[in-house]
Amino acid sequence: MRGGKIAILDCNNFYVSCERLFAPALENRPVIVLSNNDGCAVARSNEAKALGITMGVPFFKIRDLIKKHDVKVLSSNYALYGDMSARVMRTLAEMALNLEVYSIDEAFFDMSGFTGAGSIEHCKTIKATVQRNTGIPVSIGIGPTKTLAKAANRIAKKSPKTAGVLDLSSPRFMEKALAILEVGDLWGVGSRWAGRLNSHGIKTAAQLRDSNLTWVEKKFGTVLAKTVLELRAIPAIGLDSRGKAKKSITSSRTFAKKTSELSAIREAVASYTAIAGVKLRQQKLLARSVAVFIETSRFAPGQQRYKNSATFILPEPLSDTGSLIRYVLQLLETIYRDGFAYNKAGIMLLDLVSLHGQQRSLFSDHVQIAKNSRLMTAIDSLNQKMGRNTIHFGAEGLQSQGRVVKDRRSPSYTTSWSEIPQVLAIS
DNA sequence: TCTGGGGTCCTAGGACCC
DNA sequence: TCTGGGGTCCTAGGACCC
Repeated sequence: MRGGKIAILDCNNFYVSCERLFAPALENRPVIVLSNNDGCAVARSNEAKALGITMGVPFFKIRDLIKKHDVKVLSSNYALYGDMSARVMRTLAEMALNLEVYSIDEAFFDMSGFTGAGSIEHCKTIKATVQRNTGIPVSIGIGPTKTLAKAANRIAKKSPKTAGVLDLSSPRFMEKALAILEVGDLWGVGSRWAGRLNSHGIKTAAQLRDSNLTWVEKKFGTVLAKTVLELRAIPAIGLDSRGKAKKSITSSRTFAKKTSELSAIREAVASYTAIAGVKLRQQKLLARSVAVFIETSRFAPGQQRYKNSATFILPEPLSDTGSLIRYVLQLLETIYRDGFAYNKAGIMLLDLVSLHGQQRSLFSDHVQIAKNSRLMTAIDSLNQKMGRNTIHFGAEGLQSQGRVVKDRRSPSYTTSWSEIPQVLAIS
């Protein structure tokens, strides 16, 4: 399908923009948002990027820089970001065809009905409407393929001339853009491949596009070969992946404090299982296998490293947290070794299948399954109404909320009744 | 006892994305 | 001292089967 036209909308510095909505004092100054346990910088305002703060840099390495430039530092508030994301996507859905939400802050959509100046105009309207309705600034890139739309978006974000919207459909613009774009800035080319491509003299997007397809496929595999095709305006990554079901659900955390206690790890993985179980049921899925993994720190030179995982194929597809926890805890016993300072654990729900059209095993206990299902529905709805973790399984322990430290978290303005800003009226 | 080739499934690891 | 979390896809190698 040549001659397509695809756009991608991407929220600018999304987490920082969300925080700024409720704290205008954060405007026009460097701001960063940290990962769980305040470990790394996962979002930066333009001012913070200008200071050289890179994506994913550990917080302790930029302490001095932060002090010197008075950078505002926030813990992540995923409830806020998830809620704002939903608002952006709802607004976009009213104006865009074949919307494909790609991540918390990005979505592709179909622009094949628009030509020339019409596409720019339509996307400028979208940009203004999203900004007005949600307060979130966005950029939009347009191109014949997803990869080229992403490239357009990349340039739109950086170049003030574009005013946040760039259409690379015309060959003249395209040639100019690909000649200046570095391969490492392309969607699908990470730092490893960028380095290898550079060593072969391929530095720009245009050079990658014009390289030998067979050679690329042999040296780098089918994934990068698709990128080459997309750069040649030949769609190789479909738009129509809407509503595709998840294949796995993971829940894992780095601990605030290292531990070698089996009991602490049991509580941790039990609570991760509960978190993943909620997602599983929300998506009307069942898991056919479960996995658990534990590991010691990657960054502890000299210390004995241990990491291991185990997978178990369930006797039948499951979604109730109680049963999942039982299997996970049994699995944990098989990989736990005494005497290691563990800093991370996690569980995965795998081989997910749709709840509908599932055949029950001849031997399964239908009465028990129906009971579990009613119980989980009741727990899920209570937790949704009264706040997460109102009711939880005994195996999760009492501190499942306390293991992750977020000292700098903003209030959950949009999702938690108890944290709504209070206004005191004095007459 | 010797032996080939092909298929499938699983796992681990590596690359990428946000 | 302090280094996130949640995904996808591909590939290579081993086990196993016929």
